[in-house]
Amino acid sequence: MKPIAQAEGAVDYQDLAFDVFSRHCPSRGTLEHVTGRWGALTLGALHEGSFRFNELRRRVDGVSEKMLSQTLHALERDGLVHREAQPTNPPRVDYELTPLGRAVAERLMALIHFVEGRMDEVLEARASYDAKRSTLDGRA
Amino acid sequence: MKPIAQAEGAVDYQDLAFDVFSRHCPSRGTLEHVTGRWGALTLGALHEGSFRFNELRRRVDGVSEKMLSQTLHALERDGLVHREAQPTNPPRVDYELTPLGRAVAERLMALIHFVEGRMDEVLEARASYDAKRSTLDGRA
DNA sequence: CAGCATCCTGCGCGATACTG
DNA sequence: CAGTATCGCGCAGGATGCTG
Repeated sequence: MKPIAQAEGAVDYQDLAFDVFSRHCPSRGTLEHVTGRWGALTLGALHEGSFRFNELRRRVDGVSEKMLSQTLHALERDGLVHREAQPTNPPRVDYELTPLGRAVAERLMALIHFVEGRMDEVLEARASYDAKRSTLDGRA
Repeated sequence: MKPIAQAEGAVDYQDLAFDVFSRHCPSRGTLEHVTGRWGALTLGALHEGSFRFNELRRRVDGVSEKMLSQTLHALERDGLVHREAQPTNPPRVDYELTPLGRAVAERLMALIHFVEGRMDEVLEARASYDAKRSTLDGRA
């Protein structure tokens, strides 16, 4: 049993600004939970409603049980996700965004959708970048 | 010499939507470049202007030379960062965002700043979460 | 169904050294 | 200064098995 992600050294945070750019800053950790591979997709999924564990697992294509569990814990600990467990049998647990989580997800989705919408440009850039590279160091 | 990040299997992307939630989607890769640990911070730094390699290295606290190089290549390939090299001696290379990169960074910064601004709430949530946990399984 | 514990592997990434 | 090449460790994270 481990405290999830409590490590990262003992620093007195009281008197330092929450600047992501500096190494030992707690906001950096949270930002990584939010933007991390699974964190981002999980928040994205939850942005559309409340879901049960395995529903989420299906929506976030490719996530393992372990990683989803881990991700949800981190987000819950950060106060972005609320976990509602009913002690029935079989058990039913629902996850949903907290108000803070919703606000974060909002911004995140703006980013995600924007990137999705511009993928053609990205793909084009990639193609021309690769073309340039291959003509440069293509000589055997 | 490797093609940066060209792997991820051969799928015909023409006829599938750019849905981040599905496994083999190119937007997922780009999103990870953007939101990844160093990608996000690099875009953030570049959002404030044009910088040289070692300037960036100093602004993004903790990034290794290797990772910064790698990150910049990925972002350049995705068409988000422009690399301006002058063949002088000593060499001078400037990095700056492309218009597309600026648009992405805009959304990203909205997210980052929001998270930074709410860190007190997050920290509070963490504290109460941890408190609850430790009283539950604290028994030796 | 919801999930924790364990084992094991790959590769992310940091450290170091070398080049133009 | 602005990078590449190489090595090696650590941990992210997948697979598997068990519990309530």
